[in-house]
Amino acid sequence: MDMSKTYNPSEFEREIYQEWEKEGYFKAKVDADKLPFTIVIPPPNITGQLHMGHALDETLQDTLIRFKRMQGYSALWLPGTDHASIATEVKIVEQMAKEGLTKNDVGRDGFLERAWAWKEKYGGRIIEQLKLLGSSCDWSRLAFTMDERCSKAVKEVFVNLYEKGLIYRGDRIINWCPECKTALSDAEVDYVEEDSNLWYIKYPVKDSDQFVTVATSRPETMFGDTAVAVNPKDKRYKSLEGKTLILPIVNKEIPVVFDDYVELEFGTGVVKITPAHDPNDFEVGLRHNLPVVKVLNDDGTMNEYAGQFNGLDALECREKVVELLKELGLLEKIEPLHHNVGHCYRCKKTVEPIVSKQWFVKMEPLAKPAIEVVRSKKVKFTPDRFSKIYFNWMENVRDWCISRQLWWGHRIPAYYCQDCGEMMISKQDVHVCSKCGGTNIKQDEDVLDTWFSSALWPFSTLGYPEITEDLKYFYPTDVLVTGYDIIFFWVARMIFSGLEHMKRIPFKNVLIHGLVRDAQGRKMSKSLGNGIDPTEIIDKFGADTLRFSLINGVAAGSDMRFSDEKIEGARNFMNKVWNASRFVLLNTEGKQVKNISDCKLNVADKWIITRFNKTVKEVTVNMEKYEMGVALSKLYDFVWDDFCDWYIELTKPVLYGEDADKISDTVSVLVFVLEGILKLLHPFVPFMTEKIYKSIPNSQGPLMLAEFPRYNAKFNFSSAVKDFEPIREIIKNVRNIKAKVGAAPSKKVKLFVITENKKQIKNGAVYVEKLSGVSDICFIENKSALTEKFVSQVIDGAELFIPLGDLVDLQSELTRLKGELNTVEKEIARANGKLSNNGFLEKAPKALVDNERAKRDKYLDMREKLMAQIKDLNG
RNA sequence: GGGAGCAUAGCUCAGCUGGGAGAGCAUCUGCCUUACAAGCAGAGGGUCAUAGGUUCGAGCCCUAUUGUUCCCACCA
Repeated sequence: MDMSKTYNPSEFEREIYQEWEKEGYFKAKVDADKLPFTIVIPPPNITGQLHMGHALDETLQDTLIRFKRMQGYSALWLPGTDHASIATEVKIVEQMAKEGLTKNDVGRDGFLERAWAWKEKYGGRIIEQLKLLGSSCDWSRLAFTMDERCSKAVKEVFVNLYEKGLIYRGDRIINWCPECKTALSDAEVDYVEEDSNLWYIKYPVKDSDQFVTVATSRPETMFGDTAVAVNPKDKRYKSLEGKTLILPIVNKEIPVVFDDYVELEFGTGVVKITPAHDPNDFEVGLRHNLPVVKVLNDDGTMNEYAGQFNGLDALECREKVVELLKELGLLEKIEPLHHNVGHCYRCKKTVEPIVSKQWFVKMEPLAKPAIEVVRSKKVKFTPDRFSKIYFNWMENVRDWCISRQLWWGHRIPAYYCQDCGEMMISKQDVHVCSKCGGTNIKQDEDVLDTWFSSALWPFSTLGYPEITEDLKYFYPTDVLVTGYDIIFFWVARMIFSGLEHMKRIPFKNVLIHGLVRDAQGRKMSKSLGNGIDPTEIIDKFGADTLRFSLINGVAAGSDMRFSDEKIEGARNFMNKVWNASRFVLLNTEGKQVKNISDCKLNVADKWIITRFNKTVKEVTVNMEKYEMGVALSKLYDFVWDDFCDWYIELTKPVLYGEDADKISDTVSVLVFVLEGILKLLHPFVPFMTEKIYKSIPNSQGPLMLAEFPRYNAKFNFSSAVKDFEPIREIIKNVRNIKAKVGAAPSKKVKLFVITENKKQIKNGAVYVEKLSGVSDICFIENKSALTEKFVSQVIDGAELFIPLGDLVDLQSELTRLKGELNTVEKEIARANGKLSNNGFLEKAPKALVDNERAKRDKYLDMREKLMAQIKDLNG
């Protein structure tokens, strides 16, 4: 046996991982004799460092894949990383800024060179961290969203969608980030509540001395106003029909239009219409054929339409405009306004709605089948409630803006002939115009949204558009594990993409987990500085401890708090398993370990084997329902309570005895159960279990490829379990009595028993003696045999008496017995209540009624005995 | 405005298709018993948010209320 005295993971985790990897145990093969089980990893960003969210996500996946691998599936966990277009580009720009360079200084090619270099340098960092966690990914299939294969898939999909009319290019209002200088999809905008103002501005009516007052939160966009709108139902403004207004400062004439979009109650009921800078105004503009006047530059400054304010930052401009309006007497009033303002999800800067030419995916035809597969449970969310969130989004989804004004990413495969203006969409690079034959061709400058390529991840990584053996065998994947925060970004888009391009769902199940929060329940964030670094935990406590603390007892889909106590609890459990294993292995040395079917099993053996067997069943059922938290906590209970605190203690009388046959049998059972425990635990805590398994006699490694235990009907010794219960009852009661009267647990006492189950109890006498400090059990017919003062206890089927001489205080003994009687009376009353209820007798299942009767009888019997004892004490 | 979650022991949370309320931590009392003090044995502690309803039976199902967290949409 090669095990140190305490659990010390740093001694073996690295070595074990290297061994697994070197031997190729992670590699999944296309194997017609096996069923496939596939998970594709949510690809972490190449900019990323492992955080607790990853740790949870990867642990869940690794647990599942290890479980399935042990069950005999050809289990593939396909790893990879995401180029993370905008996130990475921001990093590169930052890096260049330190050298005093900008994107324009180095040019597109120079920039991409740097980006690839960056990817080479840092892209592998998170992969190494995944390995520290124990992730059993098939690294030979490591993918990257911008590798050749995925890029090919992206082009294929783009062209296909374009040809079907599902991708189009057009002028629309998009969310523009002036910091990143790119368009963003709706999902990439975070709304934050902010305090601002509502400015009431007077617009003069042409050829009159009247004014119309509009309320706006963005006075600076007035340079782009091309109309003012009122609701046609609004009686106040009937007179405005056919009127023209003068746009202040600019002194431009703009019309009044009537549109339902305007709400009567808000502001003044008059809205200035700026089609270029507001999504709703844009729609109004379309309906009324209004010109679109863009007043903002890409960097968020005002352009020439702002006249004297040209070049000012929008916010500066706002102040100046308001000032000027005040001077002109056109500012009626200012009201405070609390409203939501969109921010870029990457850089957090305020986004501007801006009209611009962008590429879009038409969502409606794609959304329909994607909704259908979830509704019909072909794709199942766990927990189910997340399907509602999915529907809610899918049913209201708007067209997806997929072009980004960035350089790092998949360049849009659209080519423009500079001679004749022809646009060509092609999988291959285009050098000659298909229309005029000109060779002055320019490719679209923009790249695709990162999520466009991640949407194809479940099949692009398996070879699509080639119909490879991998693709045929491993697709559709089995389960996708991810946090609820990217259901829209990613899960939804994979579902419609899989359906559209593969004609099949991308995965059968979606397992959703929550966020890992800090001990106070706050989100872990850089700005708060409350993030916990998983690699530090691994360093200090081991990957298994981290894994355990992330999974044990956590319900799917809900957020969890991560605390020092959790880590400690996990570490303690590791140590417990470690030491229990040491106990077993130390006692096994030099002993013969047999197959348990060749052993003579005693009640305790049969009890633990039955408990083990039941645990196997429960754990398997829970795992198959993706209830890893429940599965692990059941294992925890079994290992700590049943195996360590009970069974190991029960084996000591035998092991420290002299009967070699019995010792051999007991050792065999110990090894059998321990081995089973290691297998059951392995998916959760792979390192420690693999390490211990090496020392198990006759074990044939590796544990990670061993067969997961199966429920075995032969191991259900129900009558032995029934016989053993009274023994456990007696042990617990004797311990309890000793504690109550203040006798030391080590104090040996005599135990007198009146019972009709003499045989069962005799069978377990040795356990009672060792586990509860009894020197001797005497079976008696009645109490007259007792000469000393004693403490008594009534349990199901027996009366216990412990002579404790001077430790016995008759008064407190009386109170104690009365307390017991009280409890029993309550039980009887409860049972009687049920049994006197005709509804219960008629409608409840018969087994339940019988059970209730049996319980009542038991308690009636106990009551009788208790009353007799109390009477004796009084007399 | 729309939607979802949560409310169970002092704290953090489990609780499967409805059938006698659980764990860990903390607290209290004993124990260094030859695997483990990162441990062992024992104990206390709950009107399962509130009010109704369905049911023979509700922590669990239904309705309403209160508190709380989150998501989506966005009103100039």
